[in-house]
Amino acid sequence: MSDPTAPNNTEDPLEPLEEQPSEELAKAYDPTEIEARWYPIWNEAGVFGASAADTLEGEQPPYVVMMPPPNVTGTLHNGHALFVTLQDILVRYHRMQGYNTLWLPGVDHAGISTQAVVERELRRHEGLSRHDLGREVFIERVWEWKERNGSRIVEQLKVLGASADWSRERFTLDEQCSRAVRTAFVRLWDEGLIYRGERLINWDPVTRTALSNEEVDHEERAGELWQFAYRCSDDSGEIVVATTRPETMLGDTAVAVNPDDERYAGFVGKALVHPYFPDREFFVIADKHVDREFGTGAVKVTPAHDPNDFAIGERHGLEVINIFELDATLNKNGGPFAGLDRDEARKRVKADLTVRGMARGAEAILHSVSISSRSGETVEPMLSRQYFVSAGPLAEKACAAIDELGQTEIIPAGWKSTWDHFMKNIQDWCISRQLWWGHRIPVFYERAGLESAVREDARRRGEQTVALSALESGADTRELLQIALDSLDEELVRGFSTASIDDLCAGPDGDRYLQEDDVLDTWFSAGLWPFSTLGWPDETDDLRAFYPSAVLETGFDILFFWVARMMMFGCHFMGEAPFRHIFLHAMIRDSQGRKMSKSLGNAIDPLDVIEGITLEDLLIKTRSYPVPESLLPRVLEGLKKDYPDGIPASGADGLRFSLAALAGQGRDVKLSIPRVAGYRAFLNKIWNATRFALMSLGGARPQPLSETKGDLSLADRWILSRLQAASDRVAAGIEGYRFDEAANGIYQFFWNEFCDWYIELVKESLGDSAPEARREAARSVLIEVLDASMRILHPICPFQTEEIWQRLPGRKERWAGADGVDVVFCATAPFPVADDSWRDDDAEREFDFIIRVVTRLRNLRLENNLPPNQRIPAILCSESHSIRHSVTELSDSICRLARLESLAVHSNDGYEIPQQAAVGTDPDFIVVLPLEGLIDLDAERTRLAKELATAQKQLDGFEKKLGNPSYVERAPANVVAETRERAQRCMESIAASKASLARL
RNA sequence: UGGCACGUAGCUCAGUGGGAGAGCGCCGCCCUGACACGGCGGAGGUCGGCGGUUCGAAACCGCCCGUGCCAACCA
Repeated sequence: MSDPTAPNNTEDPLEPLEEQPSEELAKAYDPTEIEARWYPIWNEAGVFGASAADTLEGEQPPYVVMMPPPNVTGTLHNGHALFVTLQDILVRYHRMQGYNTLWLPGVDHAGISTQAVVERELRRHEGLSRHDLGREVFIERVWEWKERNGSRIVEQLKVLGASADWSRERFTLDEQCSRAVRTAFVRLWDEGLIYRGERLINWDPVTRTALSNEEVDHEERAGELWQFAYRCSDDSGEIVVATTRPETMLGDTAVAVNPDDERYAGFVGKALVHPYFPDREFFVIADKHVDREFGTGAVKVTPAHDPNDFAIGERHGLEVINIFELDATLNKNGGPFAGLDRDEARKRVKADLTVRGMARGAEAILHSVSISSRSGETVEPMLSRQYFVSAGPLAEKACAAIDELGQTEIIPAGWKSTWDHFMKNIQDWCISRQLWWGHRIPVFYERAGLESAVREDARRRGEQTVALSALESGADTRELLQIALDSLDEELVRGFSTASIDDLCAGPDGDRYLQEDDVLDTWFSAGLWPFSTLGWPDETDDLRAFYPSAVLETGFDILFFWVARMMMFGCHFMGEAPFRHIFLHAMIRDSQGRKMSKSLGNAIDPLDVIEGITLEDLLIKTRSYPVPESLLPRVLEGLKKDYPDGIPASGADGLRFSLAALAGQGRDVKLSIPRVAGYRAFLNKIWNATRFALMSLGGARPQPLSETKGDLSLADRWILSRLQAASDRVAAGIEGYRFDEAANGIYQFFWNEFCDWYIELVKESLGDSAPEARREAARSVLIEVLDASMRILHPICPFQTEEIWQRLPGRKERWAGADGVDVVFCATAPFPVADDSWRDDDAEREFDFIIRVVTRLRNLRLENNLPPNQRIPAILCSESHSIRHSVTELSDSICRLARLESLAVHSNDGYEIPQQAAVGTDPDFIVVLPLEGLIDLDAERTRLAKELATAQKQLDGFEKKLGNPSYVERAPANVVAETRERAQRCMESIAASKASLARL
């Protein structure tokens, strides 16, 4: 298909395509080859770049999406694939609409995960811990790791086609983001919205750091409610308590009962004996928190290791005894059990109390256990000094932005109530982490100030404090700092921290100043993402042009981790919510609805879907996952059964289309490979339809539609009208975040309308026997529909559409210069806007008749067991002039589609049905196949009887309605009229069927 | 315990007040001029149950059953 009229543009990167036309396309669809080619071409051509100036000068409205930064340790999983697909659809769609589109990408430093990965490597390869290296060297190592591996996830996003502006890529720990973090911290500190305080926090004994509440998962587990007795010190009796954690009794400082509980009325105020610490003050107290029905109705109180007990302790002024080291082994307060791990301690405490005769039985219980989402270990509540953000005032602003200012809308709206519940009950946010990799908390202590504060503290208390002893014994500065921070009042600490942070961070004077050891929660920097990436705190052009963004698209699982924090920080620091829409997509699950996880062995690697994988490799890969031994055989058998031929390569386009089609709102996305294969078949269909079209053009450059408008056939007008509906449907789907609608819209149009009907019909018009004008018109419609279809599909399947679009003759010239843009890509061509002048209701109605006629005829043929190749004559009778007219116009095509020899058209009384004939009825017409000697009488009788029964059932329904006076009276007139009409036509069908039956 | 979803064909789901739909799977026929990753035709559903509102309910309301998610409690 060498095109002699094409300009000989030697700079065109696509020139090879134009040189090897239909032969090239004649090959089967191969996504791998196509997809490797286009991404660098777009990227280098600057297709993905945004320009602040264009918006600030009023030329182009912005459309901005902040990419949720994947973890630097991450490898591509389906969650990434889903968010990239959905966001890229939004971004590409708006880019094609002419918006100044910015999709800002980046990577998260992922504090705990990254540190853990590097520590593991260090241990494995060098047998060292991070403490062996020291903080500075270790952090250097992490940066080295990041330089080596950190771009992997980014490259994988590109494989998916992510059209992000990589020139603006950010890392949460780069200098720009770090400065934003320091600034934000200091402002919040100065405003009193960050404080340092001693609270009961969630301690992860494995990673040895505090966690925020959101980082703790709750899991139902079978446990044991174990009972034991405390003796009264006056030997007047005992009180039995129930617990799931017997070892914490070592930190008990009271037993609480409900004040209204008569059973224990006599005990309140009595002293108890702690079996291991007989000197401990230990009383029975009354507190209404205690549930009389649960357990024994008496609760052991461990203020240091249980949030409720902590609260009780505060109310009653109880002593708080921490019994754990940071790794959850018992400290010296564990008495005889000191040094034991908490699980071992539990066994030993139970055994020992049993020996002492204090055990009082046990019952099984299902209770929820707090698990660290970081390490999977049981979280230990610990009393600890940490930094907190006062979330209340910030949450109020975030809620006001939604409820009062209407700046942001949550979609789907169902999440609003979850949001409200969380935000109204929000707890202060623990932001300090005992890690090294992250934003070190920008709090500095002046040594001189510290020393005087220690002396002041000691003087005030009138005693030799621990800190003072340390100072006097010449402890080094850092040790002194630690001791001082643990023992000084918060006010004193505040007094000598300093706020000239940037200078200090640039080069702190180690002798004079000491910086806080802890780093900030990863989500602190993530919370600043919508503006730290644009240059905040500086008033940059980017910030002015691109804040706030259009939509924040992410999974609902990080609504509170991330979205809420961005809303709070955005409203607080920028004075305006960071996005207009919050769109929350569902979770990806396997085809049975289970969460995908490597340890279940059901995780599908998106790259395997894109590139394909053999069964053999899939099995090898799954064996490397941490699947429990007991499960593994079943998992492998399942894979062999589900993927006997492995997973076929569907390309990024195939995966993207599948994810879009499956992403119905408010539902989990159940990813099934057969389903993906089905959508991949759609892309193959497109490929082949294009091959047909290009072949039919035979190298000719089609005329624009405007030239052929006068020669359009019914089918031409029909498909052009349907095209408008399709572009509307897809646009509405994308704009309404109904990606399934968008995908189905183009799928149905292209396959069921364009391929199944239009292309089949147009073959007639393209043939040698058709008049030249007819052929010209058909070609221009073919190319127009393909062009528009590729542009409609482009946001979902960018690679294949670009490949095909570039090959359509005359396309680039046609769209170059539109909107003053030099368009050379499908990616930057305008998204088709439905044009009402091409809508044609008459054509749609008439063509619908053609579809019904052909379907009826095909049905008749098959039900009468006619050989497929046997050409036979047919007759159509209808009272409707327009049906007769349309059918006559397209009778050649109908003959082809229904494999007829001829098709005669009559009015109902213009034709007498012969004795032996198959008759198909429709409310608007009947079709007849005269089958003298051919008809399968039994088959035809069965068919007619069935047809009759269906029509009769329908008619019964209509007549029942029409026989109901209140229906006729109350239902809208047009509804009643329509029912009457349909009943009438039903009766005619029935009459025709009966007559046919009688004839046989 | 509370909140929110969901329950429609074998499977996955669309359909929010007037004719029960799609994809895959299944059955039958066909390599019909791009496509067997294809074409054509077909079978298959008391729309979870009960009650209510309405001339009319898969859809709206109430209750029940079932499933899932989130949150709280959990001595």
